[in-house]
Amino acid sequence: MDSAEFHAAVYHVVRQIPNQRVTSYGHVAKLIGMPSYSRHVGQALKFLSPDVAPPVPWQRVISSAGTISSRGPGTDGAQRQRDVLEAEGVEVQVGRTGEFRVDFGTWGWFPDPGTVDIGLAPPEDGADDA
DNA sequence: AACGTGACTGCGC
DNA sequence: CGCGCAGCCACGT
Repeated sequence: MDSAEFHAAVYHVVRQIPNQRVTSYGHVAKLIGMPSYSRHVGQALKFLSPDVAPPVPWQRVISSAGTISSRGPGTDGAQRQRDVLEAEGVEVQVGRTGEFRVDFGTWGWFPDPGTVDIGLAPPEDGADDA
């Protein structure tokens, strides 16, 4: 799978995250069959434009620790993400160090790989494409 | 080609 | 739970 397909798969999966549920970059990577590409899931979401259709609920993807990635000091990305999540009814708590946290026990969405449509042919081991 | 970077993870303390 | 460290992979310099 090339970069474009990877991005497409990521968006396809993220669009299936139910309302008021969140998952992690790493889990999205697992769902599309590339468990070591968690960082690239973040990259794919970064490339999103706000006017894509149908919309990609990027706000429902956070870190495996259940925290909203800060994107670096001086940026407001994490703050905006929290606002959108709370707007759809997800409870976001603020930790001592100011980081935003979502309780996976309540809001987490972690379906098994294979039970979610990734919009592409599943990765094949050594086999040539059909 | 080497080096640094990033919307990441898992593990140990 | 918070922090630091090593492993991870594609990309820009």
